[in-house]
Amino acid sequence: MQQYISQLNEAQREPVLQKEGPMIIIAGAGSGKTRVLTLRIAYLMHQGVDAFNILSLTFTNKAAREMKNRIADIVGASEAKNLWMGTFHSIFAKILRSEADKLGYPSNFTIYDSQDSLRAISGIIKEMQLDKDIYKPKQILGRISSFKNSLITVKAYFNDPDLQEADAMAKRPRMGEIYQAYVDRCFKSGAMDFDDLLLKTNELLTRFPEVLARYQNRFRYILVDEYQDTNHSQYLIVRALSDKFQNICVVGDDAQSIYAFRGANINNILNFQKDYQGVQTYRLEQNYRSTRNIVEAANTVMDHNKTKLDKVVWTANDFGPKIKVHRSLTDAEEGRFVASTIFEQKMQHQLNNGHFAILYRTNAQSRAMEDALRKRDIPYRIYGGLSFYQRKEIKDVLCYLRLVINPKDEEALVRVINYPARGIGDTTIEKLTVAANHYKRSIFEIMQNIDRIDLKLNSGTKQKLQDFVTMIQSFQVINENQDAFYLTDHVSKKTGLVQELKKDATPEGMAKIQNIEELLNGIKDFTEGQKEVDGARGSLSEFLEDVALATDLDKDTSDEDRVALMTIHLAKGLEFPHVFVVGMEEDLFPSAMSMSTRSELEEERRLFYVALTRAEHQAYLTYAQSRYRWGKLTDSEPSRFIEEIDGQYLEYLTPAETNYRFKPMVDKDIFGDVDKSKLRLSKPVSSTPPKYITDNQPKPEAAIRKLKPVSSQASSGATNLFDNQLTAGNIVMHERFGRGQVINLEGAGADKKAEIKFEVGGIKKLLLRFAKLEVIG
DNA sequence: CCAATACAGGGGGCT
DNA sequence: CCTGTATTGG
Repeated sequence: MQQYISQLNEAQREPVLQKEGPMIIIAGAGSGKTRVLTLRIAYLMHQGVDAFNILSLTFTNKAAREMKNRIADIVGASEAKNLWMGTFHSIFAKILRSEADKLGYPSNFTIYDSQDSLRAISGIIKEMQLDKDIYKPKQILGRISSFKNSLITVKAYFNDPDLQEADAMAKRPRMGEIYQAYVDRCFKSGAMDFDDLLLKTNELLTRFPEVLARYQNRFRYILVDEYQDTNHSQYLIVRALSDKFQNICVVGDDAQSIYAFRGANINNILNFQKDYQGVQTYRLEQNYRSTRNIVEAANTVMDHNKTKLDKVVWTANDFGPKIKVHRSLTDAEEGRFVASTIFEQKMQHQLNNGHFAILYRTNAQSRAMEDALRKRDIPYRIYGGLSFYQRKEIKDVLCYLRLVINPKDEEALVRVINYPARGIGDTTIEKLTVAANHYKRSIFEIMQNIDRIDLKLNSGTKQKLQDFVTMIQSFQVINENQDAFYLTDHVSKKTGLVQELKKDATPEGMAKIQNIEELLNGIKDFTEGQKEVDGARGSLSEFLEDVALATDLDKDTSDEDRVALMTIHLAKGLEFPHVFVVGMEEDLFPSAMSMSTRSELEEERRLFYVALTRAEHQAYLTYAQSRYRWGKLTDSEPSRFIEEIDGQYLEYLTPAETNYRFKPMVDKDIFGDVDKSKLRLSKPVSSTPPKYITDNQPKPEAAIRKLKPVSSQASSGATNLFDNQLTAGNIVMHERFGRGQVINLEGAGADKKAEIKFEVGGIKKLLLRFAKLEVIG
């Protein structure tokens, strides 16, 4: 333990050593906050705190998983096992499931994603016969979401004349009714949306003091990462839970608050000192990630914001190359610049694709980048956008599965009841919905009793409805006897989904079938992992919950070497040696929608700060003079953010448009001052010793590991002990299965599996990610 | 009453 | 460009 702590600098060490009481860590970009959080938890456990009593809330599940792995390395896997770590949403979804009956929900409640919510709202607006141009579903949903995040229930809404007045002014006097109808509809469907997971947790903790007391006593030590991006609802949960013991440690950086648009309240971090008695404040200001050029340039950007905490980020790193600014004529050309620069840099400096990231403001910008990268044969991976699970064909399968778990789930039902087409059209669904509302039952229940209700349906339609019910019920039987993989395979065939897709012989159609196969693989992995964790069969409902709350980042597809493409929002917390921030244009970044108020513009600026500080060595800012937006070519001006950077940190490439493509983008010796060891070249081309890497520096591998956490090339101190050390022939000891011998290894990274022959129980395939193995020979 | 095709309108970041 | 709605044909 001591050896880990001694590797910290003083500012990092203090918060690790403070065991009790409220504390806030203001952590600048790249200052090693994850390290501090990790060690703080490990040290708590080292001092005898039971893992059971620690709650750690992170921003992504991936971050939680990585931290847990690191902690396991320090204190041991069996100790770390009981830690509660995860996002607000996933942790409280778990708690809500076990307490659901108190709130009148079934414990198998569905979690609606924003697509489901939007469809529900659209349906309500249609049923109420309102004009969807005035009652725009997206805006309505956004408003309901902000109500929920501020704990304004329907009742509270109708008790607040100001709110109603505001909606009346916006020509939406029936807002409250829609809110009511939406809440009713979700409740009737046994469903919670994302905001409900927090809202209902608050309801649980306020309405049931004994429940609150139970969780207060359980979570004696609470840690919250990315505190600047918590909303009011999350804030109240944290306050309530930490109220008894006051052992609350929050970490954040006001300069990186980028989620105000979805209700994050920057005041939560700005006012923390007022909220608790005797708050200790710590500041991590030394940046270990980026060159001095980048750190100082980013600081000059933030100087333009008025609202901020007093903090100076500095670094002892080398100056490094200047930030390169590039202009092109069109977005396509911008893409070509990026692709050819990556190509040349890879050649000249023997870099991997994984050293590069392309960050943009909006997902739509990825297309031009993709085209260019494809032409250069540069492998890439897009993060975010339409996530895998949101794709139509996948969501269709998932909705059938959701119905199996919770037949009341109305959004799932209306989505798949007539897909593939089985002759149940809008009119029939309309009749069913009316009946469901009348009898205050779910549509599925109406369908089950279709013979007892006169809905003026003709007998053919009735039969079709009954067939559908019978089909779902047969799936439910299978679900009781088989694992999720078998069921999903069965469902995709029996419903005719796969058949329907096979009709489409286009490449897109083929891709859809492949996607379903990928889903099946994912479920297979999951069920095996679950078997490993619980000793139970892989439960479908847990899989669905994982899926509903998964981020695209959470999915470790492979450890292939690829350029990363993602929005800046998604890049928060990540780092890359080379970063391209593309589309640096007015109206795009800053976004046209956020230039009306100062605070919105400041948020955009913080977003730019986040983008810049992702870069370890080289940042590029690129913009196009015109680009295709909404199918039309539109002119644009360079972003004001470029000008806001002090000129001394910039190098304008401004090449002659005609031939820039054929020239090297950058001078050969531009990287002369770069410490090659920090780039983690696979084959070092330079023998320059690492000048500025000292003992308390985070290891440079961290950068790569963040992208590919279980990279097979991880060096000493690898996060996953077994990933690298296990070979065929090893004798291993397993917690439950006992002694066994490794027969074979397959897969890589997160999917790496070992085939092990156990003395008792025979041959099993275990995902190394989950398996608790000890190598004994 | 449902399915297939033509056409118009709208498009931000995410759990 | 993609989705949601109007139209027309079965």
